[in-house]
Amino acid sequence: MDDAVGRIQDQWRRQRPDLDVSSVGVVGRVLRLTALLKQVNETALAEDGVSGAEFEVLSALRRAGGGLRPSELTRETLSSGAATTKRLTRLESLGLISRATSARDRREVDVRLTEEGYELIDRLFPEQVVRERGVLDALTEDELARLGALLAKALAGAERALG
Amino acid sequence: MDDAVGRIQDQWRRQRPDLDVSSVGVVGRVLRLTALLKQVNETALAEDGVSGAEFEVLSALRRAGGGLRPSELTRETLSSGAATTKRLTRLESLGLISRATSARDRREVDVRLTEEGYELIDRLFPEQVVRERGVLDALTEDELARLGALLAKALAGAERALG
DNA sequence: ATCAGGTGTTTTACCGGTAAAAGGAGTCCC
DNA sequence: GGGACTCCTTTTACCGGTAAAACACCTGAT
Repeated sequence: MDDAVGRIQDQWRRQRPDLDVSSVGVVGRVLRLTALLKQVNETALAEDGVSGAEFEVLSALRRAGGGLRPSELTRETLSSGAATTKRLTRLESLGLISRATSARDRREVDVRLTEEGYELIDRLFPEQVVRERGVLDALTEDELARLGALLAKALAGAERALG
Repeated sequence: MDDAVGRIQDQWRRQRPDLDVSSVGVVGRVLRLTALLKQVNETALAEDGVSGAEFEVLSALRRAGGGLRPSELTRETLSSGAATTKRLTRLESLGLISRATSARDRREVDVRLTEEGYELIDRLFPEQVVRERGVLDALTEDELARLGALLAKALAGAERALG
């Protein structure tokens, strides 16, 4: 239970005993865990030639169960419209998605998984879930549930206050 | 307590009822919270003309209580050596740090906060702690402590398994 | 019908990150 | 003391991201 962030927190307590650095323990670990998870996933996905960001696009399309527009994908992936365009261009050239301008409003683009894209994400997503559970292997099912609940409460509050 | 990640999890349950997607609740929220925290901090730091990454370098130097070498800063900030060089060059040009080649081993560089850098980070760090506590305002002190403990356990396990 | 204003997507210009190569300095061993 | 090896930092070449401009299209008022 002694990790890199705990050591950082101790250093701060020594240097600035006047401050309450309790939030550092939470924030630092959230950031560190994110870095770890991203790295593990990127590495695994590289074998199939897709990046984490591209995986996210495929995931969003798969769980939506139908076509989405670029603007919806942009919102879903918390990134810029320009990034979405680049990802779609690459995924299209890989044959994993199709882009078609909408008939009723020709500004809009309908993005869909191709048969190949559908098969890929349906294989990759279950692998990802297992992999992520593996990273969190130190926690029991019960602890995982409590962690999820605390994070949900924190995130809901943060999104309400900022988003 | 109903957030964006909860909706994503529900979509997956509908599309792939065969999978256990409980880890998505934890991982998704960790990732989302990281994005939120980074955005809030970057925005606030921009007023003083430093990026989040530059702040991290200054923080590492301040809590170390003395000089560090670029390789130590690279390890401390979980980034590449090239990134460290760029950040140091910028921070040096801003007059916030100094670089001096070590006397006993001239491959090594001794990076230190200048008086100005010391004063800046000593002002910014307390602001950051307060800001981060604000993002997590939905949690009580007790919940924050339990969240920190669960994250510590998860992270210690993950670091042992991978790092 | 036209045009002002708004919306959805892509393009442009740039910025900060990385991997790998290069450069400069120490160590070891014959 | 010269050469192979290793270590630390910086440079190089490139890649994926963003903000803002450009582009294409729709809508509603006139």
